Amino acid sequence: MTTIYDVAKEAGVSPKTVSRVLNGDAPVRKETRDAIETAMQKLGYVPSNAARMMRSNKSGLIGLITGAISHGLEPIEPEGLPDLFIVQGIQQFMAESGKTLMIADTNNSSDRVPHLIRTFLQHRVEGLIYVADHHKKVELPAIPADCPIVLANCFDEEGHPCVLPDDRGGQKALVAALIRHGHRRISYLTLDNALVATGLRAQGYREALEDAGIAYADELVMMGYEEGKKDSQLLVRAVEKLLGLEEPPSVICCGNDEMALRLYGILRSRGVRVPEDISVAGYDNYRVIAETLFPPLTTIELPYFKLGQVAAEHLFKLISNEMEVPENPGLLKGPVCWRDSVISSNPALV
Amino acid sequence: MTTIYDVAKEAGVSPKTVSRVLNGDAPVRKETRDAIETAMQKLGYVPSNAARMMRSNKSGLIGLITGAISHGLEPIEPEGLPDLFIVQGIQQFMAESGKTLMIADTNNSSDRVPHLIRTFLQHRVEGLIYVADHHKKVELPAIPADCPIVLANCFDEEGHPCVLPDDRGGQKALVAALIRHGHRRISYLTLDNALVATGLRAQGYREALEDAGIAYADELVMMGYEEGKKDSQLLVRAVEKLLGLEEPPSVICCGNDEMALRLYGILRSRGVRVPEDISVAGYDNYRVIAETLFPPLTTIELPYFKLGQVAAEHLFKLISNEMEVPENPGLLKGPVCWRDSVISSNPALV
DNA sequence: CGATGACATGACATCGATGTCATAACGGGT
DNA sequence: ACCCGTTATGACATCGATGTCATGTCATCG
Repeated sequence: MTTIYDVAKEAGVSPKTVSRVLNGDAPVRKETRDAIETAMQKLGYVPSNAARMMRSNKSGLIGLITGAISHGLEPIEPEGLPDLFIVQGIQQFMAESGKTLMIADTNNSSDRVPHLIRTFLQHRVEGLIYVADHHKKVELPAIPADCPIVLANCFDEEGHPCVLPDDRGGQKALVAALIRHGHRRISYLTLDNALVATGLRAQGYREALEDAGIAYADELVMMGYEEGKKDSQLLVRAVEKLLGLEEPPSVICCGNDEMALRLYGILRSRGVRVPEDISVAGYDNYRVIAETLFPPLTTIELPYFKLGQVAAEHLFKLISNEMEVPENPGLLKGPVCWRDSVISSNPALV
Repeated sequence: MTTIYDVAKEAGVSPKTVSRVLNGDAPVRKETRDAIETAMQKLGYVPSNAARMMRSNKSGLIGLITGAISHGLEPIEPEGLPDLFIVQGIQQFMAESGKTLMIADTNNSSDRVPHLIRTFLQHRVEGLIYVADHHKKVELPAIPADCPIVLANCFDEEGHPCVLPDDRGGQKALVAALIRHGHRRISYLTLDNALVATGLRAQGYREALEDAGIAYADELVMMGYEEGKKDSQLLVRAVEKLLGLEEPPSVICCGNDEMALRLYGILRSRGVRVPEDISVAGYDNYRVIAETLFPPLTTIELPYFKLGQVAAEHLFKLISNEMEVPENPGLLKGPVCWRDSVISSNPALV
């Protein structure tokens, strides 16, 4: 590899002057500059980040840890491909900010995380972002205090700054919308109770009912998805119970869009029409499903892209002025996506 | 950041001895080693890759350029999410080989590629991989000869080593399978003619017919997808033409699985049953579609994951011994995925 | 006309790890 | 007792870029 010395010799100047041209941090005579630039061209010189870093102690690197790339292998994820969108958001912000993003994938085993972090630290990244595939609690190895980290779509016990989807507020907004459109008998088929989102969303569901003065009906709320058991009959049984009720619901909220997809199939096989006989709503706005289904699915968006952007922005602030500790960026809510899977008795609103 | 000097002082030895412990390249007395390791623990020492690299001139980095992350934004891509699978393959290989993969995304604008390459070169990557989202020709900025590059899912005029899907062989294998199962009147709705894959696959289609002694029928081959026009009526018109033929086809091959998805809808809306009235085959094995459709779709897999693995392996060879120039890894073919969307008159084969 | 400051450039030390060479202690073979 | 090889360690130079400080050349000002 050619070095700054080769360029200097070629141009007949000192290395330091070449450095000045590279960094533009001191005036250089036009002719000298031209000679140096010509020499750089001729020799195909590319500065070494390693050497540069040694002096300045600034790597310009941001480390990103995710499983987004490896776990896309599963054809349909319970929550879509969320982390990929988060990564996109992060990336967009970083591309604009001039930092170089180093993406490392866990390759489907969280055992690799400590190793990845170690590698990042060796490269002296200026900050780290950890992205989870769904809202959950994580446990990370110790990270030196001088390397800020932001968690996206997850949180930990240490209280590292984190950016999270507002599951409670989201479900509340969705149910509130259903109520505004005239629904009062609203069923809710939840995700697995072990998921963080499940509890929060159930809370949002209750709050929306409460705000509208609708009594909470126990028989309308059931678990529709069980972790690890993809082909379980849980959903089928739940639907049968609901349809068999004396007063069946006018709309069924699903824990996510994939559940709605399966619900469509189950309803169709029983001759129940959507939305004429019963309305259906999802969660996530996983567009491959929500927009492709017939009828298109009413759902609420999980603001993944924004999650990434906000996380990146927050990290950027942490890096820029370590003095002022910005408060936790907090919760992000996505918009309700109103589509034809829900009947409205209040068409003016549509 | 603590340095090797801090550790040396803490342990009461010379920096060089610490270095020896780090690299294990010379014997160190047990007690000395312990003292050093304790000191490293205590100070939270992490070696600096930059400094290490300066001496050794080995970065251990591989640069990966892709658009996989940014263009996942579109809900359904014409070809699925292929590059993501390719990236997975690359990543798996690299994780095993001990190299660190730096992933850079083009952020949907190929203008950024030169900048990304420059950044990689500054980091002194030992090799580059460029991943395209579909089989195509690309144009890359000049790359220094001492930095090997491998193209995955694309090729260029310079003749850089590349790994490509065998479109001709794939389509041929699929059509041959259809023929073995008793089909002789085989329609083929192609992708846009501007795509590299289209020509190759058409060739494979012809070859399979030829091998079976079936005459090529012009009226059975049409373009079913036009670049940029997602909602065009092209496919609808093509289907109408086919169904209106005196002797309609017994099976329709689609340019990809997404086209098959749309074809299902069009056929269903006309009361044509799949596969009882007409069989359908896709291309890609984009599992979200192929496995979710009812009936599940017969298709042929584009071996994306393997494409990535082979590309990574090839690059690895190029890096390891630059002397021996390995021949181009060439074309990769995926398996035919036989599912219920195609009727077979030869059930023994299923 | 000499002092002053802006401009333009170079010599040299430095960042952190490691390769090279030197040194010292020790054990065993002759 | 002497030489030699092995083990264990340190001093010092080096990788490539840049910060610091010094130097030299102008033009300008009092």
